[in-house]
Amino acid sequence: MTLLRENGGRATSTRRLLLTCLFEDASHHTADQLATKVQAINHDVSISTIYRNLYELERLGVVVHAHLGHGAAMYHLASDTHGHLVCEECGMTVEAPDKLFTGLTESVAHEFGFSIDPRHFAVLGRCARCSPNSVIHG
Amino acid sequence: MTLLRENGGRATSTRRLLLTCLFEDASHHTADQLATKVQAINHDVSISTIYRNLYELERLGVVVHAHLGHGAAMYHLASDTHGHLVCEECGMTVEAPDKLFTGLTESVAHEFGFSIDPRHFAVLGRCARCSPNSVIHG
DNA sequence: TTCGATGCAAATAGTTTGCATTCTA
DNA sequence: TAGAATGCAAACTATTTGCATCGAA
Repeated sequence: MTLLRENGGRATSTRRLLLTCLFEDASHHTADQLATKVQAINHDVSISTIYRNLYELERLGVVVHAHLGHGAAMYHLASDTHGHLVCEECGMTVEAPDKLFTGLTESVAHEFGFSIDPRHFAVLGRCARCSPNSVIHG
Repeated sequence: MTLLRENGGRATSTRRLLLTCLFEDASHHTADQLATKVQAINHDVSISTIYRNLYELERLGVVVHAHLGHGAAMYHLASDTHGHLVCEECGMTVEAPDKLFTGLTESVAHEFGFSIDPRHFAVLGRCARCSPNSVIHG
């Protein structure tokens, strides 16, 4: 909130509520899920306000969003950034430590001068359960 | 077309046209771009028919689509599959050889039992030109 | 008392679907 | 001529925007 005020923003009740929801459950939420949570307390909050506040909070570095395949973007606290592995079949999501991507990051940087951001878009695939080879694992 | 017929499908003029467009320029196209190309010859073709045909062709293994970040999906011939590196800033796309991902694929398989598909969703980042470090390269 | 924040509705992009009609096999 | 394919419009999901109003500083 201090950060908001410092940047010329205003500490409205909706913002307070949204931040509370984000801190209460630090996992991933869609804008819609957050709206529902906020609306449970103040049911006059519109989804556009949620989007506008999420945008503002992201600009201030408080939250980040990631695209986990098809469907809505997921928002979470910026303090807890990581990549994602998402199963295209069942939707299961694994938080992937950044070091998993260091190899790829380096070779892509070398070969293409490209600096990849493994956090903004998930890496899709099949989880052990849904993979065609999963039979060998039981 | 033979494949279509073999699977109980019918060889309509629109399908012929769509396939021609796909083979003529084997790069990436959005459904909308394909529709425009097809409509240049037969302007009564609707976008839904394009989507339905692309879906069918994908089911038969003739085309595949990939998500290159925000925006519309890109369709291309299945004979030419590869991953993609996409610049989040300027949108530039690099076709990434599959071998680039073998390291990541293997470690993810080991650590999470996850078999990743680097082709369906692009890997996002910044190209050399748009990267904050690009100054050192000129 | 100004100017940022909000609610609401409508616009947007990309894609899918319902339904009556058309055309291939 | 049966049933697949199509055109059109409308629905749909996720997100953004215009605008009048409200409220924090």
